[in-house]
Amino acid sequence: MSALQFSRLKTPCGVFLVFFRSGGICALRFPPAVPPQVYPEGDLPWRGLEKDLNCYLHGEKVDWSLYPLVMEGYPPFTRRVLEAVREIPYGQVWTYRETARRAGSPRGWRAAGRALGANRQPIMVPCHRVVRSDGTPGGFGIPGGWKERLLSLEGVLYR
DNA sequence: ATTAATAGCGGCA
DNA sequence: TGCCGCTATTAAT
Repeated sequence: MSALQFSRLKTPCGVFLVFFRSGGICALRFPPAVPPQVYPEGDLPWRGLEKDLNCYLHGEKVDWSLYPLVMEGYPPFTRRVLEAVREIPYGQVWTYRETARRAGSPRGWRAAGRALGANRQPIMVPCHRVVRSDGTPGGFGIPGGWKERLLSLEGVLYR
C-alpha cells in the first residue's frame, strides 16, 4: 500500500487536513496544535476536492460518492454503518435506529452510535445526518471541535 | 479473560 | 421518572 500523505484545504471554518494515499481519502481533520511531521505533505490527486468542500460548506449540493474513501482498518460493523450513512439521501436525516437497520443490525442502534464515533471521514461520511429519535443532533464525537465549528454554519449541515 | 463504558432506544414499574 | 436489556467495540482491570 502506498504511503500516507496529507494536504491542507482552506475553508470558511478554517484549514482542514485531508490524509490520503493512492487508494483514496483516509481521514479529514482539523489541524492539531503541533503540525504533523510524521507524514509528508503532498498535492491532492483530486483537484476538485477543495472547491467541493467549500461549495458544501456554503450550502451547495456535493456528490461525495465520487471520491474514493479508504475504509480499511474499521471493524466490520463500524464499516457497514459508515457505508450505510454515506447513502443517506441529500436533505434527509436518519435516526440511529434507522442507521442500525440499514447496517444490518436492527437492534444495534447503540452500537451504531459507537461506530459513528469512530468515523475518520466526517463530511464525506455524513455522520452529522444521524440524529436521535427525538430529532436532536447526535454527538460529533470527533476530537478537534467539529461540533462547534460546523454547527456555526447554520442550516448547512442538514441540507 | 472478564468487566466497564460508550454519539441510543423502547418497555415496564 | 428511573431502571433494564439490547448491540459492537474498545479500554481497563
